[in-house]
Amino acid sequence: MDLNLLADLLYPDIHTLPEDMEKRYPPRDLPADAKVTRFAPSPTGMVHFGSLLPTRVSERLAHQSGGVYILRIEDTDSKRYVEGAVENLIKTYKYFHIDFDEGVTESGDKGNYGPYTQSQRVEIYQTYAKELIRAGKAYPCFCTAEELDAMRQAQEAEGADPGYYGKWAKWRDADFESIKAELDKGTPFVLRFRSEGDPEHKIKFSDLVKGEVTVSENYMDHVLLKSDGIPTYHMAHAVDDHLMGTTHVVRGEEWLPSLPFHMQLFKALGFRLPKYLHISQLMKLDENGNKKKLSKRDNESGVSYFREKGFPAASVEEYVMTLLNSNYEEWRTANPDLPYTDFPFSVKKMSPSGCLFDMDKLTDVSKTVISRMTAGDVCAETLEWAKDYDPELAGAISADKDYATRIFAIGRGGKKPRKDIAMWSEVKDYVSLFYDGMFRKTDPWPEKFAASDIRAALVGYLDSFDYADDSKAWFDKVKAVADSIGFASDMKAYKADPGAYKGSVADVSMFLRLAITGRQNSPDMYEIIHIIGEERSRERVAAAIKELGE
RNA sequence: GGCCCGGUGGUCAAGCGGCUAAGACACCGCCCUUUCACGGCGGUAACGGCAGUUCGAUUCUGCUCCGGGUCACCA
Repeated sequence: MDLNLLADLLYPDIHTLPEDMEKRYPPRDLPADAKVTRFAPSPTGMVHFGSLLPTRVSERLAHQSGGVYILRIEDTDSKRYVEGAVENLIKTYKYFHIDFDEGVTESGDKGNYGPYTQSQRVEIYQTYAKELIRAGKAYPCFCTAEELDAMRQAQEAEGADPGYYGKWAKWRDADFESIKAELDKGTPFVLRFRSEGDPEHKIKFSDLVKGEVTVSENYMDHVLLKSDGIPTYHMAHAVDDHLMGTTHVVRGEEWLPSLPFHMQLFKALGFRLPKYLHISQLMKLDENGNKKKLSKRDNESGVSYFREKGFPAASVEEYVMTLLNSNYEEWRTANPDLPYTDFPFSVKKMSPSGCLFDMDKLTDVSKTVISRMTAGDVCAETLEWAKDYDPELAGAISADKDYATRIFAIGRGGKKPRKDIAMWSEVKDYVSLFYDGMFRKTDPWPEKFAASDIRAALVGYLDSFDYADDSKAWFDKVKAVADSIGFASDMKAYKADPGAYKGSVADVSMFLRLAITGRQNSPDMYEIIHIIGEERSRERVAAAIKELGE
């Protein structure tokens, strides 16, 4: 058969040759150890939390080595395309500080190896596909979906492996006339790879994460170009990563089974195989039984969930790093103030096994991250979040940012900062007591004390209260109040003989706290009083007295 | 079902032939303390199973079990 003739017949509009492409996309001028990596999502809408792992890995690999990090859009499946997904994707990764050097951006392509959207690269793929035909390594297949279904059923019936291969590969050895006949009829066709692989033939492959992997040679004649002329993932992967100069392919381990095919394809095309990192997937406990399960399209798996909850990007980043390299936490403890980019990220430290997403851990990491932020930053980030998710809070903060900053400054700084906040959605509850509009008494008066005693304590407090007192003088007065109503002012004495008193200064403090903050637990009361101001603190105590008096 | 990957406490994990088997989160207790939070101290809790190699296996090999992935004109 004249393969040149066949190639022209199949793809008559392609006049370019692989050489043209090689010339258009020359090798990159980079230092020998610089890594070129890429993230290649398909625009299907949701951005999965799990995608932050390979994303960070490839980003670190590139930027730690002085290489290039590319964003490529794999939109070869028009059925799955979701409007606005690309924009959303770019925005989301930007939020999480994933910075691409090259590829698709909000304002068009950046870089010399574009276009970076696969649907715009059809001519390139077909150029190589045509060459494959000329070399006898690819052939058209006119099977319909029904035929393929029937084939699979027949295979199942006789216990054969499902797939297009061997005797089942109906068009693999078709002669020119029959191909021409179908073409003349206008029958749609896909282009298939002509595999010479032998499943009995095992090959060892070294994956940077999984280590030594033993695979069987691929013997399936997989589809290279779909009937609309668009490539499958496999073809696009080979061509794009070759032309873009990708040195390291970071992807989920679900791709491991297709690796033999990719190796074959790269070889057939004369491309050098990149290094691979097949990283394990993030898992999740499933709702009913607590079995392990791949996180799919449930609430927590979408990155947007974390934005809604108000986890700072830095927290998520920090958590992702701890998952990626287990020695990261140790490093962080030793270097609390360095940016994570200073951490010597190592592929060798990556675990080959999958892990479960742990919300408790994220929460803890986030509390620590936030506790180390300045009050000003906390204020700014909370406001940023609240603008989208909590207008009331946003209004309160933006009305007086200095006031809000003073609230966030409580217990901040120093060696043992408070860790009250894990996510911005928790802020409102934390700060509500500082705003009259949001303030409300949430905890009841304790039943074990007589209302008259509580009232007496508050009255005594108000009588002696002097806003100008320093914190020691202030608390001394609280103690004096305790003494005056038969409560112990000395905790040691109280503990030694609780029966001798009605209560202790701790209880008196609690009455005050209830009156001023509306709850039993709060940060330092003296600080709170000096943030909400003399008048307001007096009002609240007075209101409590009134309430108790009735 | 075939093929592939994985398997140390509840979770994430150190370990790389000899250890009382780290650490972090979570949980529990104690201390600090006017509450909470922070911090400090301590505690519960693990090598899936069976063979083999070896003087010795969590570490190496085989089998098995369990978990996951994959078998598309989806990526």
